[in-house]
Amino acid sequence: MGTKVMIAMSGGVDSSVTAWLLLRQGYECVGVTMRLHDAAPDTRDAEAVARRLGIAHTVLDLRAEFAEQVIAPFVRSYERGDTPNPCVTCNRFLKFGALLDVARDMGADYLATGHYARICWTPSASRWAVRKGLDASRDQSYVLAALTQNQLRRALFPLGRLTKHETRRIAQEQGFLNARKRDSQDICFIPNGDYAAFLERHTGKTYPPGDILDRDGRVLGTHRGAVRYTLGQRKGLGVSAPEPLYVCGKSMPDNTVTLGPDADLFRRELLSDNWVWGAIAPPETPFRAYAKVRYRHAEAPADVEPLPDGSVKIRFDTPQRAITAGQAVVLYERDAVLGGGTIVDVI
RNA sequence: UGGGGCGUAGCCAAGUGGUAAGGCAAGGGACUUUGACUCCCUCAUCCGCUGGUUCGAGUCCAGCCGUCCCAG
Repeated sequence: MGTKVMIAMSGGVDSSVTAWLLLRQGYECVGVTMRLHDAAPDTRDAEAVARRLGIAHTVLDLRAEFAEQVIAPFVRSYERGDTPNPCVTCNRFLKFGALLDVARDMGADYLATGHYARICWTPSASRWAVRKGLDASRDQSYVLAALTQNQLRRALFPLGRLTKHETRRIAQEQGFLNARKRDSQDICFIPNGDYAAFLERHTGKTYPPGDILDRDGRVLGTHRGAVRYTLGQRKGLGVSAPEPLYVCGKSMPDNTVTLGPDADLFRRELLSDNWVWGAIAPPETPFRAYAKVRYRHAEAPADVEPLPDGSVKIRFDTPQRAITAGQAVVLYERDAVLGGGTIVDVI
């Protein structure tokens, strides 16, 4: 019996090609499609691809785990006034949490996903590390930064060496029916992108209107519930001014949203906690690194200061736009993820 | 009801006789496995109303309406 791999198959091109690559490398493969929310899951494409590859495929109902591990923290984060990144949470607690557990129970040695990232052993630290995908424009190491050593030990990201173009080409060559399928986007459990409506539906609450203020506290208008606004947001404010205005702050206790010009959004320093360390062991002394404060943010050089309580203060060389509490902050040294945490405060 | 200013799209605003700039907002699209940002496209057959002058008026004239300021 060869090495056994469970592949998380969404039905998209990426996970399909992932399965094909692993099969070709001689792994014993089994495909799994997760049911994460109540919307009827579309398992057809994944099943079709699995059938074509001649591998087993099952559908796993992880709705309860997803609700508890991903949706609940997501909702809490928004109600607190933060802006969460559910994908990071999902990778850490669901895919490489509940799903990895199932994989182990089924006797799989590894769990593979279609992320554009790599995993490398770092001899100098004797640690596993997520590295950026070779296709820089597709790199997804950011959303995998919070995986622990034990999780990384069992993770496989075969797409890390491919470009999206190559992935699609393989899918086409293999005649996968999803070769031209559109990339997914938006939060998976909120397909229409209206997360505020989701929050209201989910909690049964309505988030009351309140004042939109300028920097001096003057009332500029009325907002439609503070959860609808996030730092740096421009659209949907309904306030006209000589220049574009952006959300520069909000207060959940006061139920207010504060607007200002773009220049007001730049900050140099942040405080973060909830760290998981990758290529390096938990640090105790300050060091330099590149930090990324959101998916699609160009990482920027910064001073990193670990604090005694495990939190980390990060000071960028130059101010960064709209650093937002709730988002993940990921530290890099070249291609390697040093660690990832959650932004709790911006100074 | 004495004097002066102003009235152009949802908001701000250019335009002083030749056939309605621009910004903001809004709507749509692109980008994107988070929220955002960004980018692209669209958005006044019409310039408070009614007449008049002119080949031609948002632009000139008259009256009316509205609004703001000063003076009462």
